[in-house]
Parts: sequence; structure tokens; C-alpha cells
Amino acid sequence: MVTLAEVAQHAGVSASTVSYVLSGKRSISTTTRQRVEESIRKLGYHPNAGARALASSRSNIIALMIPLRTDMYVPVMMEIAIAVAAVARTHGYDILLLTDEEGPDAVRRVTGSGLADAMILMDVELDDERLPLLRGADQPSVLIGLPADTEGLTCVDLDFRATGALCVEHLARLGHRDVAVIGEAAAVYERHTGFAERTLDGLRTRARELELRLLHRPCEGGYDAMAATLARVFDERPDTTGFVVQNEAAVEPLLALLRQQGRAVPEDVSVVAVCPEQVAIQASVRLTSVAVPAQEMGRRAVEQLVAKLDGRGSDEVVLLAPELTVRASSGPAPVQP
Amino acid sequence: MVTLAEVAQHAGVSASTVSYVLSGKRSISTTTRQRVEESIRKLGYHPNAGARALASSRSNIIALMIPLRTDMYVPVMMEIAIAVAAVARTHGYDILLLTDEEGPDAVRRVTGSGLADAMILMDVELDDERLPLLRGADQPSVLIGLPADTEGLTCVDLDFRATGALCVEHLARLGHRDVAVIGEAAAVYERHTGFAERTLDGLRTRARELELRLLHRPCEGGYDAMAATLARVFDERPDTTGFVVQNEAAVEPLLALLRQQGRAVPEDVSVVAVCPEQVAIQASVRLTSVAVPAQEMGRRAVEQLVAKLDGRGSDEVVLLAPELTVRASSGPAPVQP
DNA sequence: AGAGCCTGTCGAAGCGCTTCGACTGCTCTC
DNA sequence: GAGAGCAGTCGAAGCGCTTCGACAGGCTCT
Repeated sequence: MVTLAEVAQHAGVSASTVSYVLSGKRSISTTTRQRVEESIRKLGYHPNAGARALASSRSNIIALMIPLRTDMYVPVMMEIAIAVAAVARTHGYDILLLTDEEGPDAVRRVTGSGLADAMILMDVELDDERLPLLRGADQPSVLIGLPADTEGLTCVDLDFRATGALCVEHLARLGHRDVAVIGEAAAVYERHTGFAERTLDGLRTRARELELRLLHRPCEGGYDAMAATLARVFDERPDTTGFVVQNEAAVEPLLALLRQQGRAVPEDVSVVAVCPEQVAIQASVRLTSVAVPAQEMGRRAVEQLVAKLDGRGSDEVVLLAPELTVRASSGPAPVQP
Repeated sequence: MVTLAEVAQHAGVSASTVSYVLSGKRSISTTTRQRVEESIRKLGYHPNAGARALASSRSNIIALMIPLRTDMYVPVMMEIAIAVAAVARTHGYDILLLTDEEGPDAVRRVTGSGLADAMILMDVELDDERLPLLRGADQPSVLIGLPADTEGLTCVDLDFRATGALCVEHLARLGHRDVAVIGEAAAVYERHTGFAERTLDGLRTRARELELRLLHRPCEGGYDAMAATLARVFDERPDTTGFVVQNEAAVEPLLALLRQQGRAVPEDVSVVAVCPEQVAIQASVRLTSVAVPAQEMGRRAVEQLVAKLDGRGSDEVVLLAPELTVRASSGPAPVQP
């Protein structure tokens, strides 16, 4: 291992000078800087992370806490995580991957040990038990997701309420009067994960305003569950012509079942999905959808955090505006007989 | 921040004693140990990670390098990553998440800076440019995936050659003579990602031995691509009754298209998939499949690495034996007219 | 022309921990 | 009953870096 001292000796300067070249915290003459940089390159010097962290009480690491559960909206999580890692690097930070297995203890451990300078939490529940710790911590943090009480917290999320409203508006404009919402699995609502409830709220509020009838059904993924759910929907509301789906695992089954039942999309029935772009595009019918902007969410989360670490920025809730892309799965409602 | 010294003072012992209580590297009397542990708890002490790393030249961090590309086999990657993180914690390690965006530089940076004690690399290509660095490094590493030359490396992977063979054997036993292989996107083969080629090799070798006709077609995911591929397959080999699919994004399109063409699964055509369990179970027909044991791979990778870090263990290639689960998508070949 | 100010550099003091050697009382052993 | 051996504890020396204060030399003022 090459050390600072060796670089200094090689360049004929003192250790502190090398340090200042590296950090830029004091002005250094061009000739000295070049000589030092040359030595660094020649010797293949990399500053020791531990020593740096100890001396500066900055680890340049951001902890990212992702849900252990691998059953749900996995691609979104993955996309966020990768975006976070990539963007963090451009700001000079590395990412420490934490699962929520340890629960709140992980927060204590990481803040307590100075392992990371800050945290990003994903999959935040409305009344998450980690929140009090974050509020009390001296380290900045950002949530991806929106808890019930955002006081003293910084959050980044898609505006799911607006997302719901947007879906309803689209279907209403096309003339649909009876709309069914195929939601996430019941477990997701029970955990009080904010996004599912907020979408529903947006859907309901706007439906009321536009005088649409709305029927909400949670749904596990897969064919069997979807078949059962669909049967109940048409049983209860035979005139349903519009669907809003917020459940990646239900999208394809829904399309297949509709087809199988002789209901053409979009001639007889319109489908609007809330899902990542890729799912919407790769489906058997190109789906009209509101995209979940995973990368954007990851990016914004990191940027908020870096701003805080730099002493800029403040607690703030960033809600990304949803965008609805019209594709092949939605069209004018059929004229009712 | 509470420090070791404060704990020592609170417990009425020297700092080194506290350190030894923590590390267990020297024997400590029960009464002293208890007093120290009590103080630690009361003060809420967490050892400073940086200081620890500096003094011991051990960070207790394992770097995990995952592919940036989010277009491919994402759930598998995610599952591995999460398993790695969880298992690493049980051994006292945290995970540093690296994307392959930095390429080989990331390896240099991490080894050079002592940020991590070891690395796990995913998505290894047959002739990966990071390999020479790993061979030369003084840090242990484990690959998930199998490069062409495994000399001096530790690798963990599913035995994809055996996987291919297993699929062919299953179809042969059922009496199928003409089998089509729907592979990953052409780009995957071009990158020379080992697993795709090895599966193909296993398929071909065993097919030759069992005198099956095999037709391999790479396929992008999605419906349009699958439709084109399928048309070409039946055009070229009208008697095809067996399919092996190694491409998550092609599974559902294939099933839908077969159905649409009036070919019943498994009565007319059998389908065997190589994919994660969940995909096989959630598909519109429950798929006979060889599971990609993502969690197991992650677990084994960490265990190999920890063994090396502890001075146990050696370079070794761990190939997990594939298991084929018969479900509803495969059955006896129809009698040829 | 001297006070006052930058600019560029250095030395030294830690940051909080691990670990080595040394020391103190013991208990064994022959 | 003297020597060996061991369990239990301590002090001090770093680990490699950042950062503070100091200072030399050159500049701009009045």
C-alpha cells in the first residue's frame, strides 16, 4: 500500500501539501500541484478510506436501505438502487447496501459507527418505526416514499395521488363511466405502504368529481388470482369498460384473460397501468400508462442528500409529477346499448 | 459520539481491555467483561468504523459489483444482491454496492483504498477485463458466473451445462424429437456471458447423444420479437414439439402465441424454462423448469469469501447442481402422423 | 519604506481504535 | 518452596490521514 507520506517524499513536499492537493482546501502553486499529481499517478496512490474517515469524520458513503422482501415491485427497487449507486458516484460517494432485515437497529449501527454519512430509505411505511430515529439523528437522510407525517424529513416520491387522478381523467375523457381498479396485493395495503393508498385516494377523489363509478380490488399477482378478481369485478359491475392496474404481476394476466373472454382491448375495454415504462412497452398490448420514474427518483434522492451534506438544501418533500403516455390499450368507451 | 475511552473510563478499566472485550482476542475475567458490556449498553457505544479500519486494516466490508444494465435478468440480480447482503451481515460484513460503470477502475479504487476487504463480481464475461486485476490483487474475491479461464479464481455458478443437458433429457424422455431453444437476446451471446453459451453447449451435446434435433434461436424479449422468432422456428422445423426457453422476457409471449396458434401446452407442445422459480410459477401455464437458484448463489459466494478472509478456503469452482421441476407445461410428445 | 496582506508551504497534533510487550498475581509441578 | 506457566490487565505505539496555526516571502497600499 502506498501512503500519503510516500507520495510526499517522492514529490519532495510535505504530507500536508499532498493532502491539500487532493482536497483543494488550500491554494497550491501549479508547479507543486503538477509534481504531486505526477507522483500520485506514478506510485498508483489511493488514499486509505479508513484513515480518511477517521481524520475527517466523513466516510463518503451513503447507506441505502432496501426491502428484503423480494416478492414485490422488484424491478423498480433494482432500478432505483442502481440509479442511486451511479449518481452517488458522480458526487464522490459510495453506496452501502443495507436490507431492512436488521430493522431500526441498522439505522443505529450505521449512524453510531460513522460507517455512512447519510442514509436513503426505501419502501417507507406510513408510520415507519425508523422515522423517529431519523428525526433525532445528526445525519441527514432521504426517504423514497412518503410517510404519513413528513415533519422534519426529506422525501422523494412520485405524486401518486396525482397519478390516480390522471388515470381517471384519461378514462373519463374517453367516455368510460365504470372503472375497476386492480390494485396491489392486499398485504401491501395492510402494511400501509403509502403509495398504494395515495393512488387509490387520487383515483377516488377525481372519480367522485367526474362522476365515475369506481370499484377497487386488491389482487395478488398471477393468473389464478387475476381470474378470480376479474370474475368478481364483472359480476358486480357488468358495465365496467375501464381498468386501472397498479400491480406489475397482474398486468399480463389481465390482458390474457380479457382476450380470452372475447373483450377486445381497446375496442371493448380500456386498460391504464401504473408501472415502469418497460413493463408497459413489453406487454402483449402496448399499455397506456403512468410511468414509475425509478431512475429519476433515485437521482433526486441522492441530489437532495448531497445538498444536505454540503450544508445546502433543507427538509423538503419532492413529489414528481406523473406523466401519462397514451399507447394502444386505451380508446373511446363503446356506446352502451 | 461515544468513544472507546469513555466506555473504558465508565467501566473503570483501560481502553485496551474494552477492545479485548469487544474482539475476544484475549481472555477477560467474567466480572470485567460484564462491567464493560454494561457500560457499552448504557452509553450506547458503537465502535467507529473508520478508526477500526485504520487500526486493524480491516473494513469488514465486502464490495459487490453488479451490472449497470437493467435490461437483463433483473430479478435474478436483485435476488442475489439481497441474499449477499443478508448473509454477509450474519458474518459481520456490510456490502458496498458498486456498479460496473466504473469498470476495472472500481476494482483498483476499492482494493487500493482499503474500502473493502474483498469483492464479489456478478455478470462476469468469459474473458472479463477485470480478471487480471483480481488475480493480481492481494484481496480475495469471488465471481458469480464462470469465465473461460478460472485459474486462480473462485467462482460460484449454476452448472448451466448440466442444466442444458437436463432439459434435453426431460424432453427426450417424453418422446420429443424436434426441440427449439429460445435463447437470450443476441447481445447476451455477443458479450460472451458464460451462462448462455454453456447452457447451449449442454443442450447441444446431450441432444447429439440422444439424437434429438435442436434449433437454437436467440430472442429479444417481448411479443413482436417472439412472434417473429416463433414463425421462423415452425417454418424451418414444422415438427417442433419441444421448447426450451432461457429468457424471462420471452416466456409469457411464447405461451400466449402458442395458445393463439392453437397449439396446446402440454398436449401439442412442451415447454421447459430456465428461470427463477417465481417466474415459472406465476406464468399462465405453470412451467416445468430448472430454477436459477439466485439466493443460493449469493449465499455460497459470501461463504466462500468469508472462508478466504478467515484464512480457510481456497480457490475453487463451485457449480451448483441444477434441479428440474416438472410442472404443467411439459408432457408426452404427440404421436406423429 | 514599512505596515499589512495574500499565497504557498510546513510541522505537529490529533481522529478512535488495535495490538504488542510487559507486568502482576496466581496456581501447578517436582 | 522455587521455577514455570498462565490468566487478566495495562500502557503506549502506531495505523494514514486532515487540519490548524505558523511562517517565509512577495505583493499592494498609503
